[in-house]
Amino acid sequence: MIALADCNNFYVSCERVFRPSLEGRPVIVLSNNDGCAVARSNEAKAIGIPMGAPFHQIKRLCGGNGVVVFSSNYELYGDMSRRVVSVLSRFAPEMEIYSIDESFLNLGGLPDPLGLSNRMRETVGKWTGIPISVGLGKTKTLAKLANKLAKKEKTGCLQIDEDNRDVISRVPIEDVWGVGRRLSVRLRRIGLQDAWAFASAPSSAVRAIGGVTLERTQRELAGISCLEMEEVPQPRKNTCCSRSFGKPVTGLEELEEAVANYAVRAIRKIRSEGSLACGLQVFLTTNRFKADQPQYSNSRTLALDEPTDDPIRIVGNAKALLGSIYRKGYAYKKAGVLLLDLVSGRSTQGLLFEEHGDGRRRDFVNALEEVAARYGQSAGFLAAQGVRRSWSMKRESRTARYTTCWDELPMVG
DNA sequence: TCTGGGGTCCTAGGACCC
DNA sequence: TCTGGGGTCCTAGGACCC
Repeated sequence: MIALADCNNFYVSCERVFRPSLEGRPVIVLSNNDGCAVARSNEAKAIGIPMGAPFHQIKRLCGGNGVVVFSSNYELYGDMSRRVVSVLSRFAPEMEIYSIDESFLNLGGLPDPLGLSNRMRETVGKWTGIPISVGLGKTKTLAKLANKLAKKEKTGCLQIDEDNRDVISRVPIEDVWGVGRRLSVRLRRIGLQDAWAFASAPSSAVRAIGGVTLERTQRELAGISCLEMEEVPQPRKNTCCSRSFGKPVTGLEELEEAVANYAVRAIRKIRSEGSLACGLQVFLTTNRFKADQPQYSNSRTLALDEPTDDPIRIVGNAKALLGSIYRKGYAYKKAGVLLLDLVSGRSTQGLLFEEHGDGRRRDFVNALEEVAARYGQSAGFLAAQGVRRSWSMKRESRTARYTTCWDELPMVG
């Protein structure tokens, strides 16, 4: 038996832990740059705020209904997520952390999975303050489905068996995990309106529409496991750091600063995982929502001659790539850096004819990273990252980093 | 004025090889 | 008039997820 434990309205719930007075009130959390609503309390959903709604479109709706609005506080959410995971992990021998607010647990062989799930829910709530819902099923896809229903019908925990026609047929096709907007339209067109109809359709028809991936989803719904638990996360193959700017950026110098900062962040990610990058890509784009303004977007990729995690090399190359795609006269909205074809740092292939990565350079970079980690970003950084950073994103109503920053601990009394 | 960020997998088609 | 068969590798684009 597989359980999916999913935090309810996760980001909103994190904020409420430290502001209990927000219980029962409409609350939303915005994406980076205070762009879109990415988490909504049940009260906010009831008012009719759609998932992903651009904030400027719902500002009046929010104001009129006393909706409390937060910028996102990923440090807080990341830490709360770790807490939830550590509680969940006590309940099952095998567990897969699927996303920041969801984990699969293998309850196979354990007695009374439903009772266990209820205890799990209670404990997480008591120890972390975060409400969760648990879905149970023979496969991951069934557990997902059960979780969806548990949320919708506010039952907390719910188990679905693959032959339970009454329950499964209540789920509309687009609510099936793996069926998105496009596929659900095409499935509905051939008469498959709900999860049960989909599960019992001829597999050839399903395959013709969505290939092997969709056929796997169909089998999973029928109780045949096709998606294994992944206890140890597979090493990442690529990583990306990109941000929209707080204001349109036109000059090359400002773009270089931003790209240097993104490159440094991306490098930190791979260094923390012990990986090296074999390639890198830089992209930039104007604001695609402004149809009346001239549009331009471009990207360029570079294969590195030797896998590296050296920020100085990456930043230098990133600036060169940016320079080659930059065009004057556009108002840029977003840029980003991708590190490609990541390999483990333990087994790297060197160069045939020359030697890179000299020891002094390595020591210098390590010292710099150490300073930044211990004394903060402003204590040590590359000149290329700039000091003014006028392009920085907007985050006007972020709450304190209650659990990860000494200066911002909540005060009692 | 204002529209997020970070991933994965699969497939089709082109370039190239013998 | 007539133009093979069998591969590999890479990339772009489409689909999905949170």
